[in-house]
Amino acid sequence: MNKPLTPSLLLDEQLCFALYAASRRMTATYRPLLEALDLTYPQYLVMLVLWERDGLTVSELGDRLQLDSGTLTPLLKRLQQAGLLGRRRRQSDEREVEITLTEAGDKLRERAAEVPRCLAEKLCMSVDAFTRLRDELKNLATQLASPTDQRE
Amino acid sequence: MNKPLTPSLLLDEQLCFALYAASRRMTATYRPLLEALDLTYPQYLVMLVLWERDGLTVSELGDRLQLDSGTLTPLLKRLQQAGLLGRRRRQSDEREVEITLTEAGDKLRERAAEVPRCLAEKLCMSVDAFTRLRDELKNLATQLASPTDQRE
DNA sequence: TCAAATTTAATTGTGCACAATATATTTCTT
DNA sequence: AAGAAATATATTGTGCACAATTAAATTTGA
Repeated sequence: MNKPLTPSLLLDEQLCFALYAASRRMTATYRPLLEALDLTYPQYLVMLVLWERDGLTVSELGDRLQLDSGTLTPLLKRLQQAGLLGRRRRQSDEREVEITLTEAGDKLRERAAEVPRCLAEKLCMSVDAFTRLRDELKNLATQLASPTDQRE
Repeated sequence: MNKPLTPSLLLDEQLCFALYAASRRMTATYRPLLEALDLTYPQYLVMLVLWERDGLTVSELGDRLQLDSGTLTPLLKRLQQAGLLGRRRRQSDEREVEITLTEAGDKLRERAAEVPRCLAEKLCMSVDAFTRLRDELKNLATQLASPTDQRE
């Protein structure tokens, strides 16, 4: 038994690499499913948020997905171009940009319902294992949250 | 108890988002540590591989990290520019490009030894929990490996 | 033997991530 | 009410990821 009390530099022992590789592999698994909806994976995440609650601002979307305007602004412009959402300044506060689904954007939800179903098949995990792993990852992310961005 | 026998479209229930968010958070945690070494996170991964075994080709590196030449070629050129490695065609097979550490690249390993140590602190996980999560992620990645890229 | 198929990197193009900065709007302070 | 500080989004620039294509070297197989 060689437990790494001394943290090692071996790639295969790194949690970070297992996480990075699994995340990219997961995205790659979604890719063909999302291609059918003409969405990239981050675009799909934005749509998930909007399907839950429409009319959010860019920063509210950013809070939810942990992405900043540098990522979201061009992504949202592409979704607008695709006719899935609209962007307009709020009249109550002209600094904010409110994102609202178009009818096409709303309707896409039905076709998207297939996606988690297809993925569940590929995963071959029990609901419990799924839930446990997901929640462990959430805890990990919380643990790694930088002291400068505590939840208020 | 509302177990999602019907896979849901709620962001917080997605394994994929927990994975994606945790992976980005992990990279963000490495960032300040690697900045001190003048490395990005993917560059650090390449260095980990080379510190284990020098003189690999671009595709051998790619096999290890699951990255293709479209990602690796420019990344390796930047590491070469930084003086950490050399790239040259193999004379035994001129198609292959062999990557070898420079003395500076080899020496960086000592300073890099701090990195996993610093991270272990932030994680506050038992060795067992660490190992278990890492191996679960490896299994997940294997499970998601597309049928077209089976291990031979 | 030599043309076709295969293999290896590099190149091109798109779309994230994210830091740093800019711009516009609103709120705070006096 | 005027200027300063704070807030929200957009812009710019760098570096991945990854698909698709290209180019060059090697292997293959009639």
